[in-house]
Amino acid sequence: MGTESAGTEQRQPVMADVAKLAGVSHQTVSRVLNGAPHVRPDTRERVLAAIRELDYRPNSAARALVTRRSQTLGVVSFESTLYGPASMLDGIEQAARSAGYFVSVTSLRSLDGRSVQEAVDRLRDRGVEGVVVIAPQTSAVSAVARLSSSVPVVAVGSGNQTQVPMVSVGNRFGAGQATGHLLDLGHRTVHHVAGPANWLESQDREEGWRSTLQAAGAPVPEVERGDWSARSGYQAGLRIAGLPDVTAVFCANDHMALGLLRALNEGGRAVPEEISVVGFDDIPEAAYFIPPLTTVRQDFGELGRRALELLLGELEGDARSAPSHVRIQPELVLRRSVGPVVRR
Amino acid sequence: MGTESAGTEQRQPVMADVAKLAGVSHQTVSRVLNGAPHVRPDTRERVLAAIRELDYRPNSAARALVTRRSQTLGVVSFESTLYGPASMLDGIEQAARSAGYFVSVTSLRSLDGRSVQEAVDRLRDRGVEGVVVIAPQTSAVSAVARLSSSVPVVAVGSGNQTQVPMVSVGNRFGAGQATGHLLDLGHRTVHHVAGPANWLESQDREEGWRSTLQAAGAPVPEVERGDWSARSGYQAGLRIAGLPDVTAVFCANDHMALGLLRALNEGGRAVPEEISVVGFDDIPEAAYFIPPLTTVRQDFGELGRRALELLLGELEGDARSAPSHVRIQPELVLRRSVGPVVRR
DNA sequence: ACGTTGAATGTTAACGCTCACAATTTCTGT
DNA sequence: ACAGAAATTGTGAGCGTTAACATTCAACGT
Repeated sequence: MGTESAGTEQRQPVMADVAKLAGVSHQTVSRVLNGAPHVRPDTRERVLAAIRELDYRPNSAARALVTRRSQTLGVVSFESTLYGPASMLDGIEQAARSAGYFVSVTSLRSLDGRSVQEAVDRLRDRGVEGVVVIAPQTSAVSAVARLSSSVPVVAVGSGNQTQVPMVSVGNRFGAGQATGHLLDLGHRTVHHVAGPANWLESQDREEGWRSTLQAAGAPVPEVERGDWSARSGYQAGLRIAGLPDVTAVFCANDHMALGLLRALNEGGRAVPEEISVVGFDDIPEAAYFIPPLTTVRQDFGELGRRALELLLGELEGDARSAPSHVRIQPELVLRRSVGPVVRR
Repeated sequence: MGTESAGTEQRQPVMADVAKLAGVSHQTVSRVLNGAPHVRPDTRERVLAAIRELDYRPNSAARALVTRRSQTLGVVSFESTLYGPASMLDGIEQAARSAGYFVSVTSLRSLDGRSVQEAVDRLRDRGVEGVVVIAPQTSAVSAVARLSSSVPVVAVGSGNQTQVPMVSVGNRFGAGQATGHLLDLGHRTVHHVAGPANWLESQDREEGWRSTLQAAGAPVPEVERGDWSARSGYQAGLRIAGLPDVTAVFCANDHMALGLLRALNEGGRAVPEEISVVGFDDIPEAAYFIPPLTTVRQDFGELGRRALELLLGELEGDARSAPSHVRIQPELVLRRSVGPVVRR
């Protein structure tokens, strides 16, 4: 036996095999596969039958090599176990799939410039056609902004960055809504449990809160700072429970609000009778806190979908036709954790 | 100008360009890139310098085409916005990255056999070298079992399936721990809020609960059935709050426990004084429920990592050497939502 | 000094697909 | 019935990389 082994080798069928079986040229098979015009119905049928019979699968690497398109998009995520990022990722994936793309994920431990650059590079080397960066921190956004990349990149997060296309949430607006609602109910002022200082979401929500207070001529209390976790909300809550004149608290996210509620409960401060509490995000559990949490809803899935839409726009090349900054406004959801001021 | 345009075209550099600049053959460049032996240090240096100068990036499609290895793994996920799946995905991604693989995700809406098969096929067509299926439902597991696939597949979830390599959690064991702990505290029996009937997790936890009761000679109450959501736990809680002789409830997950706690609170049933509550999962928020929730902890990240490890084992070919079913035992975490029986 | 070895490098041929173009067939209208 | 157009099919040449083999070159022992 020579090097060219005989017969029944069990290798994956390739286009040529299909062509031979169908009695056509490989090019015709390619045409059928890609829905090219000018293929007679019966030849198409013959080719399809051959494909079925051999269970032929086109080799995506070969196709990618020649077309220079990988049909793959990259996502750089962060803290992807949190509800927000996970939902965005989900939204992105759904949208990508229905647009015919695959999604390669890289989830980061840290969002410093180098990590982001590295992640994007990795993805690019991999041949992705575009990248979505879930970039909630200041450092990440600036990293994305000065990213040297030959592939289109869009960011999703907060901020007013204009150097890179992005979709963002009206955090300032949402925080303003929350704060305003509390003021409207007669609260003299509103305390705030902020998120980490280097997150844009934190900054924007804090700013929305602050400016609303200032516009209303209300005093601006010292912020308590947490790290998004229920634990940190609890600790902030312990401190706040000790302040007798607090009647309203706006938490930068629902998890911290949960911790806060626990601390207030332990401290014997009734919600909402003594203290009103508002969160941010409207995670699915928020309606089942004790008491049910008034919060600012943002649709993470939608956020992801829009980000992908933006990216696809960039890819289609009509980069300048679509607006490169999409903003989604959140919405205040009223529940029982908020009430009017009751004079003691 | 002819078709062969002159000069300063801005196209990506390829291996040949590097070779020319370094004054070697493209094969030598390849050797340097792949760390092959027999390259003189100074030529290696020259090549690396050329690579840097041109900012050359190897084309992964070309490499994949010839090596038949895509350096990519697939993950089929489900309900990936939940804490559990999201954490597993995260664990998988981390592990994959450090093993030099990329991860392509597909997240499913439904887990029927066809969807799973379709997702795996999509991934396979894409050229992934292996697939992890996060398959918590009965239907998914059997789908995976009868999956016709030329790529290695491992599942992560519950169940005792032996036809496909998998890593699973000792749900029965965990549920038994929880139930046993309540019985030890003097509760006559333990009620159960189960998850959806078609999830393996549900079935196993229910079975662990039931068999522990039976072993202790305790009566087995009717189960309440939820859908994992806090909402469904709340509704179960409304019903349970109406039953005067309930003193202990084991919920199949923490979210339902949250809803239950809310319902009991509204119904004026004190936890743990009147009713003890135990959850499952130990999501990060569980410690901040009112009261803090006793629950069964499972390490989702570890689960994902182990699944990937298993998959890598399959890939290395020592398929039969490693055990093909890894089981991870969860652990009961004691908090204030549980107490001894207090006779009224 | 010289063949022999092994290290270092080069050459050629795939990998499986799409693109550009050539060749062939099948319709048109008159 | 026949030129010309249109539809349909085939041919050859890459895409950028690695694998297999061929070649060159320095070093060694005798």
